[in-house]
Amino acid sequence: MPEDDVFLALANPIRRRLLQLLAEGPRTAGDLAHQFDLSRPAVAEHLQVLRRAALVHDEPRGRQRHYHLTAEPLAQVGDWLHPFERFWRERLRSLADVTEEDQ
Amino acid sequence: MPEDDVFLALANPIRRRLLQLLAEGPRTAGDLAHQFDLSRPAVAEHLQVLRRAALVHDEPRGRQRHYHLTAEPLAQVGDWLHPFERFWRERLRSLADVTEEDQ
DNA sequence: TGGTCGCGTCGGAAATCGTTGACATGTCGG
DNA sequence: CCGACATGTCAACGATTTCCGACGCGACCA
Repeated sequence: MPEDDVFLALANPIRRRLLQLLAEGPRTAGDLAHQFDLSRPAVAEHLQVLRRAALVHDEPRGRQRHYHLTAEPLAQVGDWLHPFERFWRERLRSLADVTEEDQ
Repeated sequence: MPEDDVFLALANPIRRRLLQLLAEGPRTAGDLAHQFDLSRPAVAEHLQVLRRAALVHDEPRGRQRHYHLTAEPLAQVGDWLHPFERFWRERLRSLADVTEEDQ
């Protein structure tokens, strides 16, 4: 079940931030590791999880490696989430109909 | 970070199936446990994780307990996922039936 | 009041996951 | 060639998760 890999990859907040960073453009492994105050192997392991879920792919350029986002597997999350949308869409519509009051 | 709780709850395939079952309507704890060939305490633990993420709420009715879906926290997943949608929407543009808005 | 039934929770065992440190591979510059 | 750099990977420890059997609590019924 490749679906499990995607949800498992998204379970970690660091991996979600990695995807958000890669959404802005490709980055090297060292640059990614420098963003978080975390050891380099730790980030490498996180990248391995993302690679196993096919959410990133790496391009060796010279002696450093550029990581790119591959967002297609995220569509599986969207597909899984879609049947649930109507549950909170109803809530948001009723809230929008009232006004923008604080709660 | 309540957001972490939601993604963590969705990381387990059994919990995702629990949410799908509850999307069809409320069910008792025993009925839910009977769906999976799994011990009842194991399912109870999964329900506790879902309760911690505020994805379900329980209604004691007599000596059994009915579980209801509370899908609002799933909107957090939708919000997180939204910025990535354009990445795979471009791939599926041939099948797209909705208008496309760019930035 | 006594006896089930439905559930939750507590202990412990097994599996999984994340982190660190040390080591191996491959690349660039002199 | 030979160091210095960027990176991946492995071994091991600790933390977390997952599962099960056993127990306790409240609700129903005779």
